[in-house]
Amino acid sequence: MMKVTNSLTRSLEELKPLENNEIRLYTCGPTVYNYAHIGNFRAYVFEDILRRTILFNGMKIRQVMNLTDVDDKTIRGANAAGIPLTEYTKKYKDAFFADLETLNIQKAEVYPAATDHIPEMIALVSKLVEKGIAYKSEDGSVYFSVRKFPGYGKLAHIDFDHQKTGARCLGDEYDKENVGDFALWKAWEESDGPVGWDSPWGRGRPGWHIECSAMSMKYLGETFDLHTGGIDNLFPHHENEIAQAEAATGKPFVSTWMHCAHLRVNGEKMSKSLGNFFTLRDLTEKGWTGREIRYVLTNAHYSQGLNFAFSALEDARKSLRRIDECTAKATEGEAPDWAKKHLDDFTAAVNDDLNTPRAYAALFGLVRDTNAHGGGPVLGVFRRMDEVLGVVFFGKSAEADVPAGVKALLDARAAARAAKNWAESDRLRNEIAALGWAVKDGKEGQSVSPLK
RNA sequence: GGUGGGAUGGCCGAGCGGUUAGGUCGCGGACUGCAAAUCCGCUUACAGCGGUUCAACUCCGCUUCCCACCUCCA
Repeated sequence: MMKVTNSLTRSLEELKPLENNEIRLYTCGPTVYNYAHIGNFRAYVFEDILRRTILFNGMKIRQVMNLTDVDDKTIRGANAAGIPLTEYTKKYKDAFFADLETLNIQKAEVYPAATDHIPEMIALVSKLVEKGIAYKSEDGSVYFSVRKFPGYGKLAHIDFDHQKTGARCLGDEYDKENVGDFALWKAWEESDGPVGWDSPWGRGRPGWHIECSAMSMKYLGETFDLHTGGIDNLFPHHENEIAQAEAATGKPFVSTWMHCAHLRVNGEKMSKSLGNFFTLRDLTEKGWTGREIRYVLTNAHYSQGLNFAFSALEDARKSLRRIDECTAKATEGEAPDWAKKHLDDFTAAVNDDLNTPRAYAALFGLVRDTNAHGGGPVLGVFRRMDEVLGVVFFGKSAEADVPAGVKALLDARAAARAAKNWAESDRLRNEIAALGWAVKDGKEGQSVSPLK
């Protein structure tokens, strides 16, 4: 039985499909105005672990991840570059998908882009206007009136009667009836340039939140199982999604919400001014692999802040090498009881609110026992664990063919060793290392593997 | 001011009212021609002050410090 913490109720609950043994999951995706950074990927990796754990438990899944390809930042970027919005965002959409592969993140079933769903959004806004929950302002924007939706604040658990007007709340939004009201549709303005769509309220573009309500309901239904994102999305984004959807349909929008915490880098918030801001590409260019990065991102509980440091990447590299050494001597076959025990621990861990650190502890328990047994038919157990972790077999250095030159040196070294000519043996080991191969002497002679 | 999450051994990071987290690093040992890998052992930590309890890192209170959100940053 899989349990997760529901942000809506703030309690641990069983996650089970509303219907058809299928979890319908909506995950807030990237705004494609730049390369995504590792903080973004902490969220996407968390969602990947969630997805995989659902599948691990024998449930089916239908996952939708949106691509926000129209907003202030994308418009600004496109207009600054003097190219159409679609051309500008295409580059970052492509980069995003490449990055998902780098991190071994499974594909969602649908990746709807906001700009492909303007009619659906207009329809939803129209419905809210008809119901009298939304209103048009003088400049042609449409706002959602939070006062007209009694449940407003139920996700964030905010009591709006006792809030200070937020410091970040700009004072220049005269058109709103209430400071809490948010835009469903934004009237065209000069800085939008060529970006805009016609609507019943004039030319403009959708507000940020409306795309998620419109697209999630289109692909998953008016009520669905699960919706996730980073903790910063909880308010206002997700709160507003609920308001838009439930005000329009009169039905519950989502039964379970999950949010992951932020990551810090070297103990500090990631920011460009601190020089600790990294995209995934920044790290791979430094020689870190997606596999190592995935390991670090999954090695803390999703609900807790994660400190991302280069020392953690180094630890990950060594830990993964140890796993590799172990899986190399694991074999196929019926798993022994001592291995099954670790799988049970593993299963209990991931089903307990995706406790990946404990899952890793179970994995390393299997590693230790396998080593102690000098191997064993545990490949199937590793594979089963890796259905969730996606880190054991992913991106392992391929079983590359040993080049003839290296083979010749190995033969020579075997001869030297037979003659107990240790100096020559060591010399040849260094020579082979220079070619990029590591030699180890075991009971059954030499073995080689590519150096990292 | 409101709400939520934290403070665990050199570093990262779980956890629970009494039982080994785990990884990495360090030290010692076994094995090895040496090395690597592997195995065994050790370094026995829970911000501070009170309280509850037979027993608290784990519950309660207070204090200090940190982080996040409070209207468009995962």
